[in-house]
Amino acid sequence: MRQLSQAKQAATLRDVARAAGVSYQTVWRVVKGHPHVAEDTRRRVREVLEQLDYRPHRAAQVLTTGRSGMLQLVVFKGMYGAPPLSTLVHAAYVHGYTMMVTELERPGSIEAIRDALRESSRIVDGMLMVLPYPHIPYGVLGDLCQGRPFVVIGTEVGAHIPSVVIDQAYGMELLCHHLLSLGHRAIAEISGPLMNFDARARHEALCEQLAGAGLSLWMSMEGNFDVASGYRAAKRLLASSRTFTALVVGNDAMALGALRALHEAGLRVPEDVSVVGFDDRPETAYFEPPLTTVRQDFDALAQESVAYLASMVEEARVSWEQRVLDPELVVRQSTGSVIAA
Amino acid sequence: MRQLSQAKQAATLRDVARAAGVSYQTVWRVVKGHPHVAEDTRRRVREVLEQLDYRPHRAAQVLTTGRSGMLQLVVFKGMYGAPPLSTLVHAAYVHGYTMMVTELERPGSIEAIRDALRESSRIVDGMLMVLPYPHIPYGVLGDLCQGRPFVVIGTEVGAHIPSVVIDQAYGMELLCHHLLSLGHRAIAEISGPLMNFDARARHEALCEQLAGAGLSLWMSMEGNFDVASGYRAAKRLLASSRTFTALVVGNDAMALGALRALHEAGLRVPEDVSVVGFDDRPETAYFEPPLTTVRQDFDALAQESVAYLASMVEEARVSWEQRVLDPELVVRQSTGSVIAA
DNA sequence: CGGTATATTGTGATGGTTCACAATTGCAGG
DNA sequence: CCTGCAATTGTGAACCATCACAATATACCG
Repeated sequence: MRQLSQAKQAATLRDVARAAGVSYQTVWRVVKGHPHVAEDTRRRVREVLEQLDYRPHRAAQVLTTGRSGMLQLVVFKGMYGAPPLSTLVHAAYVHGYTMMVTELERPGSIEAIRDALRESSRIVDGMLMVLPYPHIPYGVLGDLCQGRPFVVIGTEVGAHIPSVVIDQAYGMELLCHHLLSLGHRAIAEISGPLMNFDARARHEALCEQLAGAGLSLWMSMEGNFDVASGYRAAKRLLASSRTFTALVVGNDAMALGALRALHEAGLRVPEDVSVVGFDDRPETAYFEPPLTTVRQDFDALAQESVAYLASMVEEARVSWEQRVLDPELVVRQSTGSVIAA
Repeated sequence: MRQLSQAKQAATLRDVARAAGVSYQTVWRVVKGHPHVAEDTRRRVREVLEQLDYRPHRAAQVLTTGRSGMLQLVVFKGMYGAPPLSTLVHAAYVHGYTMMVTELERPGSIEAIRDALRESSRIVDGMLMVLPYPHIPYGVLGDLCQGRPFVVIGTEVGAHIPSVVIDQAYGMELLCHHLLSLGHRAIAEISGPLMNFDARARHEALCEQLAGAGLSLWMSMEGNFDVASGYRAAKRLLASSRTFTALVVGNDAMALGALRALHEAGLRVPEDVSVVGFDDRPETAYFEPPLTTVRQDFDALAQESVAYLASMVEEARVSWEQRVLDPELVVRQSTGSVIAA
């Protein structure tokens, strides 16, 4: 334990001005690179600036300009289905913003969101919210944000709010075509938590697609998107029925758990049962076997949503629309044709 | 595309004061819950406060109080070995802070860090930096931070800066005891990038432990902590030698890739070769087979580092020390005894 | 009823940057 | 030598919460 040098009081525009023998306004012009400053004055001020290591006080800048260059990301702990934080943070960085991340406790009460927004009041230029659960009525969002720009991700297709979503139903359609064309007729499911928009959309699309082919779900279990829940659900599934030939899992993590359970039960993938997931995280290509899945382009989602939010901030055009991205089927080795029974 | 209601100008203390027919000072006292306000005045002000939905302007508060309740997290894109962002963000939340995340491009120049800190100048109470590579001399960190509190994670044991680290050498020691006691003598390695502090510490500890047992590394490959690199490294390893009985992999992700390569080569784990990883992410218990690994307690690391930083901020005691956490061996099914040759 | 103590309310200044505008200087033309 | 114009430099006020202190109003004492 040792003492470090105490924080030296940071220099202000006026400190620099005094040291350089000019007015703060002149210093300001030098800092901002504005014209109408004599060349040698500029040089002198630059020196002092350097010497005193002047850095503008962001809070003061925010106070006067009303712009902070910060976006606030509001997410709930343990909720999946959205891009990784780092992807969102990076997207903000690319657009010239810094991301302030507020991670609230799980349930997601309106109160919690209100507090989070109050806390950041007027120090962020806009809000990006991950709202994958229908806990928050869309109507209150505008009020909560007090007219400041916001974009929601992870919500449902058709939501009447500024949002960017991935069309889960379309992804499931691709998946079902794939499975049906391989001859699968007995299809089981481990869904994500059905309160979750994406999980529900996938589940409903699956039912719909099967119905369209004159089929219905062999059996369905509800997981919570965690690996462990996928494992448990698959165990339960196997305990009651082994006659399905394909297993549709709500995301890749649960699919990993399910694969493990299938292996433990002595079933081979894809010979005995085909397994598919959702997301296409980098690891899924290395599962045993490599997983056929529906790729969510989280990079694009992050880029789109931040770009949208940035445009609302910069053009001060408060208007809404929903941007929909299409997922993509990635066929690997966890799916195969049904061997004639 | 539809128009939303324009942002109504947010109310200030003075707006509320005017509307309630009192001075801004009185309003302030009500907001802060200070005494010396007549009960009915207080009630009236409360009403107006509610009605105008007053929210303090954080920038102004920061300007006057010098405290923002924000911490800045500085990380480099694509660098592993630190807690997930969400864990760090949550730790900050628990300690009453909001995390501003700055994710810089990969190389990590001093300039980039300088800009990042300049950008947030005086609007964050402290900085948490993930510096797993020796690109930044410790000496300049203090200057960069201008005496403001900072804590570094992901750096090396023994670094003379405020930091929290996990003792990788100790983790490797546990692992080696385990492998040696199972009878392994021919041990190969897929290390992380050796520029990375943790990767290097693990690698060196492995060499040292083996040397202590009169052995040396059968062969070593350098990966980059990505799944794909683990796969490639294992492929190369297998191409040149199949006589090792244990494979020590620099992290779990690469271990997944390695497992895949081993399976493709027809080798069984752990019968033909034992595999171990580092990290113990939630998925590793569901690998094929479940992976023996060295658990990094990232939650504890996040908690410790934020707690440390918070204490520096709150007690204004600028002193340094290094806190070292111990990892833990988690034995699963990817390791077994060597069958007599 | 003057005078002190207390409760209540208000004024002024501060923090650091930004912006509109005012003041100064230098120099050419008349 | 003075006016006109541009280039340069400076002043004042604004943003909004905070804090120290000043100014009232009310209560209580002798």
